[in-house]
Amino acid sequence: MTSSAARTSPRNGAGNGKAPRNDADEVGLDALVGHAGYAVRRFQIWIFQDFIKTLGAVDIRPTQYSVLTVIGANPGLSQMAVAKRLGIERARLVHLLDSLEQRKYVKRIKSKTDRRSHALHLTAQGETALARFKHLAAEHERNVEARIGRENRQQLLRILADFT
Amino acid sequence: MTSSAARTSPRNGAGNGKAPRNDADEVGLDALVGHAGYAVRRFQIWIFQDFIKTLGAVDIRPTQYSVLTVIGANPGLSQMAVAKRLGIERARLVHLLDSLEQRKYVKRIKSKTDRRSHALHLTAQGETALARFKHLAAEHERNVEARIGRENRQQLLRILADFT
DNA sequence: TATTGTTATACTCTATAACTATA
DNA sequence: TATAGTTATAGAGTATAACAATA
Repeated sequence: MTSSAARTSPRNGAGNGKAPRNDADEVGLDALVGHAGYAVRRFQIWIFQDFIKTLGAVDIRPTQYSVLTVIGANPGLSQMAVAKRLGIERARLVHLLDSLEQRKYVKRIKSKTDRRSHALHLTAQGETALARFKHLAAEHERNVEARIGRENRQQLLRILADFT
Repeated sequence: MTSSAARTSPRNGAGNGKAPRNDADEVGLDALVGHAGYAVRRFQIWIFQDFIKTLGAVDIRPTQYSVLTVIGANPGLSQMAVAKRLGIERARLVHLLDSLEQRKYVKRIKSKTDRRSHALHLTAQGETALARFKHLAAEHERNVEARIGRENRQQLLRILADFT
């Protein structure tokens, strides 16, 4: 929400001497403009908030969605493999899976070949639900497109392709 | 760190029937590829980690840097104004400023005009330190450029300009 | 009444370490 | 000895609510 605030007067610091206004809408950022990290962080906040809102009716957050998607595309995966792939701590994945298993979207099945590990699968209910989630996620993606433009979204995906 | 893992074989799920390999480097993402939010999140993690590492010697994190930069460019700002501008909760800014004040980078000066509020200023030491931080931040920015390319970084800044 | 700074609480996420059962 | 899953703890970060002083 914060990042969608009006952004009309880009800057005012640096060159104008002193005693700046105490008005939030007139605050200059200076060196922050030109920092990729700052822009990316603000955008990431916006995009996650839109995702959470768009999938609010089904109560699915970005990380939960990514876990379901990866399991759906790679049934039988171990917890370690999912954690590694998504860059999630395995300790945290335990709790994420506890929740998804409680909601009957995911099953942990004891592996026959390595009795330490679990093979992860979607339940039938999980498959159905994921289809709906994907539909809503596509709607979210259209929101992104509406916010930054079709061309810009394409370029963004291209630029960041090898971070996925 | 996780996001810099080898990314050679893009996918393998969806079309190949069943019983996929249990090997983390071969896990397909499917629907996750094509989600701007996922790419942006992974990139943001990488970029923040590089920032933290590059400014590790001076022990300054991205949020601390943004607070110092905004105060440096707009001396006399109130806490509310800084919080609003950076999208930080004012409750959280209190603790951030406590830490920066303890380290002698920032002063809280009672406002004469509105005795509820504090006018924020860098100390002389804060000014000197910030100059060094900016130098290191520029080094970080060059790391970003090296990672995604000069052209791509420019485009990214252009695309996300109105989120800053 | 509303706002500024503050304190406090709760929940999410990240980072570790340690434990167990297996390998 | 190393690894998979689990449990626990501590630190950021976010979201709220409430309070005192002041407007």
